Amino acid sequence: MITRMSTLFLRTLREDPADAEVPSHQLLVRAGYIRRAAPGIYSWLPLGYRVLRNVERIVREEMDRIGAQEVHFPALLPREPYEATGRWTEYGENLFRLKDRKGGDYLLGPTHEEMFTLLVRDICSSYKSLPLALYQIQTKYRDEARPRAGILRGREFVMKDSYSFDIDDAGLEASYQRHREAYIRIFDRLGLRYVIVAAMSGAMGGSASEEFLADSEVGEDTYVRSPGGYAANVEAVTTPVPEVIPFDDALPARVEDTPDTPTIDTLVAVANERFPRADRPWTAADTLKNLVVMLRLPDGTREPLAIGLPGDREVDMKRLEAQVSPAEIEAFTEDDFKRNPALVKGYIGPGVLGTTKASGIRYVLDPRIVSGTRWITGADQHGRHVFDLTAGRDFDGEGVVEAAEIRAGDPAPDGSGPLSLARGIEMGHIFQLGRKYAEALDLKVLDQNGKLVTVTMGSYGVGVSRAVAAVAENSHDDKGLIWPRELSPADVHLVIAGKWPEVVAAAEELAAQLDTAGVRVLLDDRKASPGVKFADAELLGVPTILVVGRGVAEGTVELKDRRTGVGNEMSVAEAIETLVGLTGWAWAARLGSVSPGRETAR
RNA sequence: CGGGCUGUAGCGCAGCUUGGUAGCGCGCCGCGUUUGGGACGCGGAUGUCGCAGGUUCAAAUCCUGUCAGCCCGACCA
Repeated sequence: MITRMSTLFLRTLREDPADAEVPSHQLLVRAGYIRRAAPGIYSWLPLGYRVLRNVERIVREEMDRIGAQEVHFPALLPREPYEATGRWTEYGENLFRLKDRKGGDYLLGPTHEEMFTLLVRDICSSYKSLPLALYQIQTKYRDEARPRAGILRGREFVMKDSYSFDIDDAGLEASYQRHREAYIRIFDRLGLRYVIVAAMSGAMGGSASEEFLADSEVGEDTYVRSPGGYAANVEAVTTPVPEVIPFDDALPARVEDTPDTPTIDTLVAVANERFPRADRPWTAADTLKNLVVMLRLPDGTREPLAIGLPGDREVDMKRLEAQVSPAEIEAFTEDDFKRNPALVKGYIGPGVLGTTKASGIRYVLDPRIVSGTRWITGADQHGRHVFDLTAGRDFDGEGVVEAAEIRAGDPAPDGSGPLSLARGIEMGHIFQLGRKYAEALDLKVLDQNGKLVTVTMGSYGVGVSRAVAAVAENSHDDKGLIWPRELSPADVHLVIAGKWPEVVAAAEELAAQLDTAGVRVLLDDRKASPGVKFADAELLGVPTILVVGRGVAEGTVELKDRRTGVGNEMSVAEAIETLVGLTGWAWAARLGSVSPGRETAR
């Protein structure tokens, strides 16, 4: 195929659009791949749409390879199935809802677990139909509170979602592993630098879950890894639980006056001044900080929750929300304090929370607060704190919560060394859902013994439109985009550098030959100065740039690598041979006849 | 939802303090010169100054309200 830039529906921009902050957004708009249509909603222009379809093609090929079957659901869905699983409520504000002319409730699908489950229930009634894996590539809708970074986080986006159906847990595990391997192949082919991390299952429900995060500064997810190979989303990191300490010889708890100590810093200072320890000074880690937040449940009710954690740790709201999902966290307001007079702001302690339960508020503890640990903490009276309050003897929580921030250097939960932190873009997420949806929607099949059993499910997603942005984010320089060969809107960007008829004729001839050889050519046949053409070629990011200029008189052209910027003079014949060689494997992959077979070191 | 910034031509912006003819650069159209790194000359087209109300002889400019966008904090592919 030859694409002529003289007639291509394209406008490149010299300057970054004012509303774009991250490189992928700036470059995709500047290069004329996408245009904003509404907040978080983008139109795909010809070159951009090609890249998007290339991602779709890779995803399709790899899903088909593991035997998943493609279907296509509507984006416009009825309320009832989502009511049955509770997600009509749980999804809250993020759901696009609408009514038909009769007043019936509809929604624009944010994800399709319900619809797949119902379809399989309609069609499958025997274990002989399983295992089964279905997928679709679909436009999804989520009314995000804050769409961001162009296509990286839109309110309308394209996602591949697939679902596995198995008769038992071993089958689910096998389906999950097949998807995991397919995802590795997909993200390898996309050319992404990525990491697979343990994840929280979040609003989807279910148990085992991993995320594929593209390595990126602009990513919204923070993840950790250890030298020993542990990797997890920061939301899913668990804290190693310290040894329980016997408290037979522990000092009795005592209340002391600690005036003007509403914060941890002031408390530590006063404790060292007035009640110094013999062996070492008090630090923030000796204090127990008690924080109260409001949970907003999906049905709109509010419920207070108190969290006890070491004073040297901040609460990580994302981690906390992941723990209490689908509830959301709101601040505990002055009004809330008035309604709970037992809580003395700045001096809240386990006294009213854990021991006497005078407050009536649920109290959960950081995993570090094990039996026998001794703390300085609030005495529930203004200006007073308790010393040597001992966990397990003087107070207990009603559960453990992983809400404390994770810091670089914290130990990995599996003992594989200190954690380091990095950021990533969530590209894929695989879950072992289990039976939550099958139960809610009554998906059962007959097993070999003629007995009805509930099917167990997996749910798997790839952000297809997001992948375009993530690859752009992963692969660009200050001049523009640099596409991996399989995603590029063309195999070669042929720049006609010169207006002389013999140059133009030679370039046209060369483009035709390349086309015949199966090379997709983006031909810059515009009447523009060479500088403009070179700049656009670099902005658009086709990985190989072929320059036809004066040299054709001597039979030479220049073949440039977009990534390295290195150019080589060669004969026309050599250029054709090189290009066919460069793009041949991609064509073979496109036709499904070879596996790229690449192993990415992670 | 809270905090900050911003809405003027396709894109990037000035003008607003101190009210009076709507401007600049890029892009676009025409003619000519130019052609291996964002050329040049001459001539041109393009605006609901976010929206609504108010003050005023007169509002892009002042006042009130409202909407939208971007960024930062709490959600997800």
